[in-house]
Order: sequence, then structure tokens, then C-alpha cells
Amino acid sequence: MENKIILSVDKSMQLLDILLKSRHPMSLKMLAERSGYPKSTVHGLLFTMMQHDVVRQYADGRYGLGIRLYEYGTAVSESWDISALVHPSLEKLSEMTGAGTFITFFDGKNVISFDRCVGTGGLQVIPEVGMRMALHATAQGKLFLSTLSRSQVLHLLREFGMPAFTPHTITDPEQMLAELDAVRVRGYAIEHGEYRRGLMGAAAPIHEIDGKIQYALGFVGLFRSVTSDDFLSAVEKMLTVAKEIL
Amino acid sequence: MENKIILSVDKSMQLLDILLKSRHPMSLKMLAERSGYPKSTVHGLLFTMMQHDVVRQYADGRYGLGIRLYEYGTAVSESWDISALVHPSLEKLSEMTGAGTFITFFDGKNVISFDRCVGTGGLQVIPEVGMRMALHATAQGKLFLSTLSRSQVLHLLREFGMPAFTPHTITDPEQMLAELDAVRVRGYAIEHGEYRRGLMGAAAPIHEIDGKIQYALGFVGLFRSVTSDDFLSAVEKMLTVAKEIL
DNA sequence: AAATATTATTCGATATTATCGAATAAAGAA
DNA sequence: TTCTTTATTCGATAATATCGAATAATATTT
Repeated sequence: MENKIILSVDKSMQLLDILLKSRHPMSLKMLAERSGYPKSTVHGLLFTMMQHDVVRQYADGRYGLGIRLYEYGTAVSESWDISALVHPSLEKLSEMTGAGTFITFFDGKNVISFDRCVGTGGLQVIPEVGMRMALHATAQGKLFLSTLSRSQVLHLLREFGMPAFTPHTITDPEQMLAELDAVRVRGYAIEHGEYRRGLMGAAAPIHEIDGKIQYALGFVGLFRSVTSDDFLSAVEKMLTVAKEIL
Repeated sequence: MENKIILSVDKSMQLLDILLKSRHPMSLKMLAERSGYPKSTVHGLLFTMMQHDVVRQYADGRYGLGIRLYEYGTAVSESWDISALVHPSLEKLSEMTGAGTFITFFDGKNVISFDRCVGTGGLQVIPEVGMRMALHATAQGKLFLSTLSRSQVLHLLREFGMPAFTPHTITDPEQMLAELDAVRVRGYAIEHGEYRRGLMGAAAPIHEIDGKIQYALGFVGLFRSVTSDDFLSAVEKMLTVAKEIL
């Protein structure tokens, strides 16, 4: 399993990750330090990626993500082109509930937001488009996890970890499995301050292809509790809209 | 030059390119044929990229671009607009020249300002963010027109018209075509009171993707003439800054 | 249901080449 | 200028990517 990996390619991807996380162009020296590889090695990898415009070098010598990645990203997002289809539904749900709404996509491992609509309410903490979301601390994450087998869930939780964002975050795998059972029964997932204190939300499946949920519709906002009338009515509205989209 | 390239990384990028161009998931066999590398080699590269979600494999075994590329693409596009990359350059240029500076975007038809910085000089007539600018009477407009064919230019000029904002405004299409030739030779465009009497400016291309100029950096201010020392030095500074942005 | 064809994956020997530290070049700061 | 920092190049060596062939897993046909 480990030895099938082509190391130079693996290192290249690590560099891209570092550049992504830093959010800023980085010097060769920094890149070498952060990755743990010698400068010359890093240089060679960066040089190669530069030939493909996957990495670019600025006038001051620093390196950053290249234009080509934008092209790739666009190509990937086009393959989900249900965005145009569902955006009106997002707006509708935002208007009805006042909460921020968004659509996520699941590839079996990552939950990524690809469309969103800000609500009318005050605090808006809905994920940016393109952001990867925590599996264990968001309604979307739990919804998608609920479609997986016990072993798959445990594997993913181990891989990504279960950091406690708030005191409400579920950090115990067994507890999570129980929660996922509840999600399966309920048909949708809820999140009560597990990611940000006081923020609550829910997520419902949209597109099911042979049993696999591909997308989720969700909302997040400030509610008194997950049993309050306004929250429950928002959930109802979400389910209605999700059913319309199918 | 050739031997500095790390082959396995290079091959990986080739595979991404093939996947991008095909616009559809591809089988290992196809990928091997198209790339010209043995199946086992291709498999190893794909497997490695899969670990990073840069490539994904579908249930039927075919391979496609991975969700991670979307994340990268989003990060890259964010680095384009206003904040991170360009704005500091705008401020720098404003400070150096004293003139108002701005960045425009061209979609093939409209020139739209999407970031600006007021200068230290007195009169400031730089476009608001989101404003569409005249094609025939601004440096930006002429710069973008210079990238189009004769027929495209004539078509656009006919569509939008060539109203005379000042006595210096070019109102004759043929005269404009001659001006555009000059722009192409010069590499940047200048504007001498064609939009507002006494206001002069220039625009330089920033981002060229396969020959197409996507953005332009420009300044506008009060100068004695387009041949005066202060104007020419401002042009020089603009070109320097534009080159830094690349 | 069995047989066949097609495609994905694994394996192991080999030579290629990625790697690394050190040297050099280039750019910035003092 | 000189000194410092950072990027780039170089070359010997060990590591490993590569390749063809074998095997496993699907899909298709009979």
C-alpha cells in the first residue's frame, strides 16, 4: 500500500497542499522547511510543475499555485453542473428561513461546498464555495457519513481526526456511530453548535443515484435550540425544497 | 533544461491534461494509450494522485479529475481578484505615480473595473468598481480592442458607437484601427484626453492566457502631455508593476 | 451458467533517475 | 562597496520508477 506510491509525485502534491494552506506565495526556503525536503529536491519538483503552469513563480522568486489549476477546477465544477439547477432553490430556502443555505458535494471522502446563498439573518457563517468541510462536526458531513458502512466511517474518522471545535463537537467514534444511526432513521442530519458555538443547521440529501447521496442541501443560522419552533419549521422547509429538487 | 524535469511528475501532469481535454472520465487503457506510457506506469501515477484526491476513480474503474482540483482552482481564482495579489500592486503604483490606478477585466465585449486605488493627486476620475468603460475612449478599452481582429473591432464599435466625449475622442473607425496597430507595436495603450479633457492615462496587460489578455492595469491623472517626463515615467512604473504581477 | 474477452491491478528485475549536500549564482540589505 | 540571504546548479550515489508479464477482477458472449 505504501510502496505503490510514486514518491516524487507524492511530494509534488504535498507542495501544492502547503501552497494551498498558506494562501500566499512562498519562498523556496520556506517550502523546503515546511515539506521537510532539501531545497534542491523541492526546486526540481516546482520547476517541473511550473512547466505545466500548475505552479507559478513570481518576480521576487516566490512560488504560488498556477493558473492551470483554475482550469482544472473549472472542469471539475462543470461536471457537477446541477448548480444552475439548484440555485433558485437555495435562494428560496434562504428567503423562507432567513438562514444561510448551501449545497455540498461528496466524493466519498471530502465534503465540499459548491454553491451558497447568504440569508437575511445577522451572523452568516456559511462556507465559502470550494471549502472543504469537517465530516464530524457539520450536518452535511454527518449526512454523508450516514451513507457509509461502519468500517468506512471509522476509517475516515481516523484519517481526518475528530478535533473539538466546540464543547458540543462529537469526538468519540462510537458516539458518532450512534448519531449516524439517528440520522439514517431521521432521513436528515442536524448540527447543534458542534462547529461554531450557537450555530445550528441541518442537511438533507438531494440527489440519490443508486442509493448513493451525491449532494446535500443545508442551512446554518442562529437558533435558540434544535427543538425550537423556528428551527423545526426551517427543517420542514428544507425538506420540502430538497424534495422539489429531487 | 530538459533534464531538470522530474519525469514522473511530468507524466502525472500530462495525465491531468489528457483528463482535462477529454472532458470525461477515462479508462486506464485509454489513458495509457493516449499518454504513450505502459499501463502499469500510468496506474501507479494515478494511484498516487488519487491519494491526494487530485484524481478520482469511479465505480466502473474509470479515472477522472479529483475534487481537490476544485479547491486549488478556487484558491487560485481568489488570489486573482482584488485582495491578495493585485491590490498591493495598485497601491504601489498609485504611490509611485500619484495617479489613480485601477484594474479592469475584459469579457470580450465589456471592460469592467474591479479594483481601484485613488492617487494622491487632486482630480480623481478613476472608474468605480463594477463600472463599464468606453471601449473607444479609454486606454483600457483600446488595449483590449487591440487583441481582437479587425472585424471584431468594427463590430463592437458599431454596436456601442463612438460618441465624442471630448474633441480628442477618436470617432472614426479607420482611425481607431490605425491607433490599435500602434498599441500592438507599443505593447500598451495610452489615452490623452479622449474621455475627459486634460486627463491622461495608460493601460498595460497583466494576465495573458494563451495570447488573450484577461486583465489590464492602468492609471489616470492630470498630466501636461503624453510626452511629458512625468507621464512617461508613470508609464515606465506601470509597466514594471504590470510585469511583476505577470 | 460457463467461457471468453476485456480491462484493472500486482509483481519483480533492471537500469534509469530522483535525491541529496555542497558549490555557485543571484538578489537584497547594510 | 561588502555582507547576508535566498535561488539555482552540479555530480556522485543509492534509491526507485519503469517496464513487460502474470494475475485478478469485470464485462460480454455463448
